[in-house]
Amino acid sequence: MAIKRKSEPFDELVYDLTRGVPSGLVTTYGAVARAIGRPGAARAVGRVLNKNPDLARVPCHRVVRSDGKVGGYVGGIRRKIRLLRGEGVPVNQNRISDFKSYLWQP
DNA sequence: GCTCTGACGATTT
DNA sequence: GAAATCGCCAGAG
Repeated sequence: MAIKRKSEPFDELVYDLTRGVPSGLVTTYGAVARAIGRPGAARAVGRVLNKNPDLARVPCHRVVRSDGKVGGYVGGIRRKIRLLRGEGVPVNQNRISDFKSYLWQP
């Protein structure tokens, strides 16, 4: 079975990408969408993360918008910001300072 | 198979 | 810089 691709649901790919984000860095929905081979599917990526079955398994709080805004989070945006700050990412009013410097690219 | 929704993106005003 | 508008993709009803 050397051939194996696209057999995995969109969700699995998104989770795997998000799982690869190191602590202290963040990525964007668009970057994830592009990494899985579906550029422009940023919306779909966000939808998948919202269905995230296990927050401890997938650090979805490290995924932010392309503008540097944190976006949203299950349980409250406030919670996401708190987590990011705890990892060393400076957040200002739902926005990340120099977020491009903390941006992690696959 | 169509319609609606959504943790988005980029552009324009 | 913020708000409004259009466009794109995937899942659920």
